[in-house]
Amino acid sequence: MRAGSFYERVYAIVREVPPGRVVTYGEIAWRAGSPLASRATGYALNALRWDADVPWWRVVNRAGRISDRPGDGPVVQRERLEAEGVVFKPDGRVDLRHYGWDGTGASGLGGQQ
DNA sequence: CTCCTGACTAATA
DNA sequence: CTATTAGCCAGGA
Repeated sequence: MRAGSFYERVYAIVREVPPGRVVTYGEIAWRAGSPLASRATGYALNALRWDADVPWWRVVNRAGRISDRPGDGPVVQRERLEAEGVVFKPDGRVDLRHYGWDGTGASGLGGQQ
């Protein structure tokens, strides 16, 4: 794609995430070309609308948890993911080992850091 | 132009 | 597990 901005890359990558799977900010940043630009990744998603043509709800932080987003976003995100078959743990986390895009949890997640 | 903030991550203590 | 530091990209003051 080579879009003009980091944003377009992030959006394109998120659109490639299949249903029932989740992806971390770091994974997106890594695929976008800057492994350390995870912060900009979150900023890009923050600029998205709730009805954007991008499955932003499949994007979670490295702990497999929904980030501290404003408004009622977290609730909507969890409901959408559960509707796609993603199961949340009692602590509100998802098993990236199983639901991760690469099945390994991006760059290698073992539960927490 | 510079400075600060932000849906983050990794390394270190 | 938590707390702190440094790094990335983009936008607003």
